[in-house]
Amino acid sequence: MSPDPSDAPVDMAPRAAHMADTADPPSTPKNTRAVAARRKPLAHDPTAPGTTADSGFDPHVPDIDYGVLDSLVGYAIRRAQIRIYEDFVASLAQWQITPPRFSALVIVSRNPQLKLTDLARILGIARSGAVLLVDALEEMNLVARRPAPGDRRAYSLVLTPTGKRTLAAAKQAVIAHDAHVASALTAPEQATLKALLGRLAPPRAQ
Amino acid sequence: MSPDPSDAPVDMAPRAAHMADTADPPSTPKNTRAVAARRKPLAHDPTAPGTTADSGFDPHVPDIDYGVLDSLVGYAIRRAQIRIYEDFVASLAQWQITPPRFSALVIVSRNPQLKLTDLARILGIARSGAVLLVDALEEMNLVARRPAPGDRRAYSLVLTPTGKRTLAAAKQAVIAHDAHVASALTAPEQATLKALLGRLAPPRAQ
DNA sequence: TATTGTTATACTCTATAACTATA
DNA sequence: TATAGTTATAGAGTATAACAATA
Repeated sequence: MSPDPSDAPVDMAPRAAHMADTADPPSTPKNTRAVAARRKPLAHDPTAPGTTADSGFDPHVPDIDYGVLDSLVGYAIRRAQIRIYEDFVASLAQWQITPPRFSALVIVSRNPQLKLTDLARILGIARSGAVLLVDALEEMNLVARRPAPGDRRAYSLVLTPTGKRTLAAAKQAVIAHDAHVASALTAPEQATLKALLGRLAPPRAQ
Repeated sequence: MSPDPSDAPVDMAPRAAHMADTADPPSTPKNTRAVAARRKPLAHDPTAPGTTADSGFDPHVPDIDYGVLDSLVGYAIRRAQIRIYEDFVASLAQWQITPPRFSALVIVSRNPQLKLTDLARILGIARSGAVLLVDALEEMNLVARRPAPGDRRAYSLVLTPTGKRTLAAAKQAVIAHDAHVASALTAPEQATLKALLGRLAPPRAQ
């Protein structure tokens, strides 16, 4: 259901008092017009006391008739995703890392010589979206654009030293988050769940 | 992962040549300043030939190392959701009905006397978001605001005749979509999947 | 005081289209 | 011609905050 393929909105924490160290050597954007004035990250602070969005999503409000929604596999996934998203965001709020940002950091860390176009295809977003995503990560000093060997049009994406440290910490938080999310299931049940999910939504027969 | 709690973006079809009949009696917004100039629905047409976004999301691109992502229950759900969302949007493009709009129509149809605040709580969104959602559905002539008996501040949401017919047709399309999405699973497997999903993300222990 | 609906504003994420530099 | 990155523009969806009308 939810495109969340994208993910949900919800702002996240400001903070960012961490990672203020090693000014990684600036990337070399010899590609196009001087990388001037890139967007600025977040703004609001959901962790501040008194915030309204207290995460309380009730997947099944009492006395409400959900009709056909209760019979759909797609809606069951949507419900689960809303809950998981809330917990994910809360877990990574202190680093201002959203689901797509986390995915991008992991992919970049594991795949050398990754180009923006590759990242877009892997994440299932448009190239222009990958540019904005990388802009944000670069401004947060987590990722850098390096000249791609053999192709002066492209960049090779790399994690900065700060990016590596931040990813290492965030990864632990995500692993803990995921363990909590699936804590009500046994290991075999978790394996079954992932296997069943992997068999959903086969390509359209046309 | 994806907040998709929200749902994904992706525009949908324009069309809407259908539903041009019975001008349901206008609702009676005696509440606040004259409902003037509500937003206008969609715009672009994804069904038009030549569109770039050809739905091709590959949940596992060859030769790419997904690292920790492959071990997360949350990412498995995200992958499934992206695929499902694409199929859902394609299935309902002709009516310009997105996941949240479909959910709202179903909830309104099954629960008389539903107020905007109720809808927001059920869908897990802010009240202001419910206003925008209902604005769009009202402009599409699918939903109407009626005076709420006993509370002059509130509205009771109802489907218009067009809304009832459109929902009936869209519901059949969604049921077919969901059947396709889960077509690779047996009935018992589908039941198992829904049961396991329902046990995910228990409330934070705090 | 609290609740309902609303508006103003802002932000994330995504998309299409057109453009530059390079292949 | 085709590809990589970019920019401009747009729109859905969501959020917080403040406000009027009503409870």
